[in-house]
Order: sequence, then structure tokens, then C-alpha cells
Amino acid sequence: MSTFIKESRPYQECERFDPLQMSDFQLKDSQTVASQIYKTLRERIITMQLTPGVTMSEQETANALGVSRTPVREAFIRLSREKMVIISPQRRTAVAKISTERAQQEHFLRESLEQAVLEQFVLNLRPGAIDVLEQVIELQKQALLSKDFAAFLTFDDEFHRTFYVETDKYLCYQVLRRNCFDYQRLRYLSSCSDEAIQRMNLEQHEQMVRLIKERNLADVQALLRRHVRRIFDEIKVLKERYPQFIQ
Amino acid sequence: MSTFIKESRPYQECERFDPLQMSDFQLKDSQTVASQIYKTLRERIITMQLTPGVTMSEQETANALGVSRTPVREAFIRLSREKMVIISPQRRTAVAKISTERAQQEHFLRESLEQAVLEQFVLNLRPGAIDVLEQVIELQKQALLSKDFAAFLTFDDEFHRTFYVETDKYLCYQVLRRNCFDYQRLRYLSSCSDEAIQRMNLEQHEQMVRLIKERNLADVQALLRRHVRRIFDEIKVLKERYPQFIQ
DNA sequence: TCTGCTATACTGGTATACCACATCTTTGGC
DNA sequence: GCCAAAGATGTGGTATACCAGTATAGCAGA
Repeated sequence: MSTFIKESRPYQECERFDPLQMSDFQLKDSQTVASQIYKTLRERIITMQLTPGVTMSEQETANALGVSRTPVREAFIRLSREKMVIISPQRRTAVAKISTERAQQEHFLRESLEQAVLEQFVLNLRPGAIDVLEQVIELQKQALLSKDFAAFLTFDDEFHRTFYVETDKYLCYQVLRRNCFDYQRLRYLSSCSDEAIQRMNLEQHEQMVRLIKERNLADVQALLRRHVRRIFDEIKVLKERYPQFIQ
Repeated sequence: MSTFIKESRPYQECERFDPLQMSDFQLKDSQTVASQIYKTLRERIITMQLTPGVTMSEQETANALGVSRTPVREAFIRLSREKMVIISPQRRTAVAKISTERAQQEHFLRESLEQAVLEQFVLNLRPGAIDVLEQVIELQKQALLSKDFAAFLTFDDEFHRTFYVETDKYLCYQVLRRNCFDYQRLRYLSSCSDEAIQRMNLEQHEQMVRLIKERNLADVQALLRRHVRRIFDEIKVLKERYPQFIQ
């Protein structure tokens, strides 16, 4: 029943989170401190700036950010609920390693949901919806040209998000975002390391738009399946390249 | 962008959570206090013992339970992340009303996922899986005979959970549980008030098992669709019966 | 009776202090 | 040199105190 990961290495050898990484953190008045810390840490974990296995202390993070432990703790609790960090009471808190088992189930969830959403999208196509997709693709092209990989992934998300927005399924999209965390990290590892993958991603998006224009539901669903499953062909490669991150 | 619900009534008229309801709460050493409070409140909200709209104070809850505000606050934060309560900073915290919009999207999520899981279940039917389903149905029958409605709903969940367990999709099941909260509350309101609905539920389960035995995927998926959509035929009735709970 | 001001009580957000417990380090015996 | 016991250190969990902002009630003036 215990939820924490037993580390074979002694704690003293565990890599620790370097608080200096947070030096550019600036507090805004418009949100609660806890919420800002949560978002910052989440972003840094997904983009692998905080790598899996790294130990994070509530106290150290609070010191580095110049706030008390309370809001930091609230942020940690949120992260642990979403399995981004593993809290071992009285022991330590660490960034969770990427679980391929988890990523596969997250993928299953995403594929099942997005197939259904895509069906609704194609069957009730709103005038102008295609334009939105094509605009996003244009932004992706520009990001690719300027080699801004982070922006490219943001627009990739935006492309898929459009299906949910247009079919009034935005809450479903949020559930997906909050629960497909290991899948996202794998995707980040994969895309950022290889420009060819991003180009293929872009081509598939363009092909999807063409098929949607033709109202070709069967083919667009098949393409989406291949599109989101791509990451699994690369898991083996990623596992060899980043064995310390993936379990 | 604001997430809190504007109440038209002055706060003084808002119904408040009666701490005496928690008088049977007993602390166990095996879990953290925060976790126990969370589970207790969650259970009471889902089973409508804590009704939508009721105001809950961190301090009052802490007093009633004989603990400090800190673990209570952590429980509240968890609940608010799952949209079970709405925290209005510096104003109040209240049990969220049931949103039909939310329930519909939760239903869409469940239907999309469970259809896919059911397909895997039927295509890779494990010997003994049918037995598990039939055992659960037997338990439901007994609960129905003894008019134990809460137990009936538990076994109903257990029936559907079996599909996820057998197909190694348990993490997907957990995502569903944690995100189909308004759907669950509607189902509770519906089932507990009408024994006929429970009988129909049971019959549909039996029919599903028969179709699964025949490996009749198309019909069992169609039946599942009708099965989980049943609740939506009743929303109008529920909305008239409990206008104060549903928005 | 109505309106607007103000004092007060109360809310949730944050800071701080303390605790039990896991781990690490030192120590003292052989 | 080894190893176990004892103390030191650090962790997350909990309790308490304080803060800024909000709602309420009561009062003052019309």
C-alpha cells in the first residue's frame, strides 16, 4: 500500500534540486504564492529542467524563493496528487521517475477520449474551425524555422486543444492535461532531441486538416491513432538514452 | 476568469455545515490526519450528506474534529482541486453545486474510455473474468433484497471497475473516479430514490455478461452506452426535485 | 425610514514553531 | 579494523499566530 519509491542508493548520494535554478522566480500579486510555485515547478518538471529522481526539500525551496514553507508545501501536495513528485513522509520528496506503464495508460486514456472528440468535431464542423487549425499550423511552422522547440510543443498542444474547445469538451481537455503527465514528459524528451520528429508531427497535422476538410472520419481517426502512438515507437530509444529517468 | 460562484443570497442566509455531523469521526494512526479528513469529507459530499451550497469553514471543521487548521486546509485544497468545494479567498468555502454541464462532460469522458476498455476486455477475455462479474452481480442482488442502497452502488462501481482491472487499465479507472464527481452525485441522487432504477441497472449488468460470453462486442458496447446514459434521462426529474442542488 | 460610514468579526493565505521519525554521523567498545 | 549504540541532523506532519481582505451589524446623519 505504500506509495513511496524505495531507492537503492543511500540518500546522501541522491542528486539534489539546486535552488539557484529558481533564481529567476518572481512573485506576482495577482495569484496566491502557492499557486505560482505550483505552476513554476510543474513547468520545470514537464520540461525536464527538474529531472526525475532529484530530491526536493520543502525548506530549501522555501528559502530559495524567499517564502515560508506553507505555500511551498501546498504546491508539493498538488504535485504529489498528480504523481509528479513522490512524497516519502519523514524521508524526502523527489521528482517522480517516468513510468512507462503509467505513460501507456495515459496514452490509452488520451487516445480513447480524443478519438471520440474528433468524431464530434468532424460531424459538427463549425465554420471557421478549420481556420483556427490552419493558423496553429502556421505558428508551428514558424517555431520550427526559428528552432524554438518549446514553442513548437506549445502549439502542438494548441492544435489538439482546438478539438476540445470546438466541441465544448474543455473540461475533458483539462482532465487530460492534469493526468497525462508522464506521456507529456516522454513527448518532450522525444521532440526536443530531434527536429525530424517535429517535422513529421507538422506534416501529420496538415494531413489531418486535409482529411477533416473532406469529412473523412475513418481516415482522420486512423491518422490520429498513428499520430499519438508515435511516441511509443521511441520509448525503447529514450529508455536507452535516458535510463536514469525512465523506469 | 474568476472561479468562485457568486451567491445571490447574502452570506448570512447561507446554510452552514453542522460540525455535529462529524461527531463519529475517529482518528487513526495509520494515515495522516489530512488524508483522513479528505476521505471523510469526500465520502460525505458524494453521498449528499454534505449538500451542495453548504458553507464550510476551515476553523469550524478543525474545531469539530479536534485538530488544527493545517490538515483541514490541506483536505480542503484537495477537494477544491477536484471541484468538490469552491474556495473563495477571504470569503468562504462551500460545497460545489452539481453542474449539469460538468456532469455531461464527465459522462462523455467515461463513455469514451469505458467503450475502449470494454473492447479490450472482450477481445482478450481472461478465463475467470466472467466469474468475477457474476460474483459482483450476486452481491448486487443481495444488496437489493436487503435494500442496502449504498452497498448496491458500491457493487455497481465494482462491476465496472472489473473491466479496468482485467485489462490492466487501473490508473485510467482512478482518473475516472477522481474526475467524475458530479456524475457520481447525480447517480447517487437517482439510484437511492428509486428501487426500480436499481433493478434495471442489475438487469443491464446481467445482459452485458450474457453478451460478453457470446463475444458480441457491438451489442455489448451499445448496451453499455444505454447503460451509462440512463442518468441523463433523469436529469430533468432530478432538477425539479432538487433545484437547490443542481445548476 | 433610508443611506452611508465605521467598527468588528470572520475568512482564507502565509509565517513560524514544534513534533515524531528516518537517516546520518559520531562514538565507544571490542 | 569492525560494529553496534547513541547522539545529531534533516524530513515531512501538525499546531499556532498573524495578516490583508471581506461581510456584517450598528450607528450617525439626513
